[in-house]
Amino acid sequence: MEMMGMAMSPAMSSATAAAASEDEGDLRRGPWTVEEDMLLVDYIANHGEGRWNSLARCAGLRRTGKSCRLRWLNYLRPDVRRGNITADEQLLILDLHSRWGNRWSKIAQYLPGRTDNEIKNYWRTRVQKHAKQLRCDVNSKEFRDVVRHVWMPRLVERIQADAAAAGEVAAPAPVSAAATRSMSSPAGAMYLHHQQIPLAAGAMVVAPAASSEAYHHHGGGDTSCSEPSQAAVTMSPDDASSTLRSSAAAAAAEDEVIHGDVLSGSWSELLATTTTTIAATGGRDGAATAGLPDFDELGDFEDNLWSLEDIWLHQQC
DNA sequence: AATTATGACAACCGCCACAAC
DNA sequence: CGTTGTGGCGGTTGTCATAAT
Repeated sequence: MEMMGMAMSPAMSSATAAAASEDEGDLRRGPWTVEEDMLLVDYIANHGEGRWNSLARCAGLRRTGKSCRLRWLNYLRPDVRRGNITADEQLLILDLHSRWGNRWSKIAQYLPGRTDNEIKNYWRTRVQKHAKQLRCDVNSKEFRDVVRHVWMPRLVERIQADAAAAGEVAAPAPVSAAATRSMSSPAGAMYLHHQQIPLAAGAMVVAPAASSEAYHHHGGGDTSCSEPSQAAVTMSPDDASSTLRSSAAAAAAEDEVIHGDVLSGSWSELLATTTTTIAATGGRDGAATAGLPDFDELGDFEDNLWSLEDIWLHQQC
């Protein structure tokens, strides 16, 4: 899987790429070759990015500017992260998607190093698959509720368990600073931090550099909002951790404004409920005894063919 | 062992917004 | 004002590896 990011991928596909393109005017299409990657990286290293059409020409690439831009942003950029989406990243994706829907680029801004394309792929391959297994539409209220009340609490539980296993948390407890510190990604740390913020917290939102501007969400429409500062995207992970944490707080506040009572309860309430249950029933197994299905990160859920009825039944136990 | 199905990732396409002319 | 070029976004398709049959 990580191999996909290695040099073998372009190399192996050069033949098909050439076959697919050589006759299309003088523009190449399809998978990139190692040579093309090197041309693009070298050129950007020397001249910077932007003006993609002229960049493509000047770099000697027989590609469209769009193709160059996409290749750079999604693959060649030095700070891009690929590979396993961690539990905390999943949690953040699920949360932000519940707020904003398919606004991948906006969601990606809160996951340092992750691209909108990768998040979109994650959603389509993993999340939609789960919805399919539950025989409900991924956009249905039923599925959203399952995500919110079942899947996400399980992710929180797993994150905490992992933190505990790492020796940073002595006892099962509501999300702690230690757990936050132990999160495997800046995004995750940010997320749990975000959960710690009382969500009455519209009042206590830190106005962050990356999101001090208000997002203007126009009802159900997908009208674009003002862009957060590029700093959020290009800063180092450490910086991003703190800045984006604040951004998430702002996002949470925005959520309060946008959705109001549309989404009953807040994430902090959900988290509190879940963690209280876990603590009261003794940690890792607590959620199970509380009746939550055994959602596990990534693949394990595939083995649990829960029907919606099962889930509701469990939830009501 | 060969074939088919599926998953994961990469890339393209069409549309839109915006700025420059 | 309209036109054009550019960049960004989300949806979709293509490609390859691996699992399942």
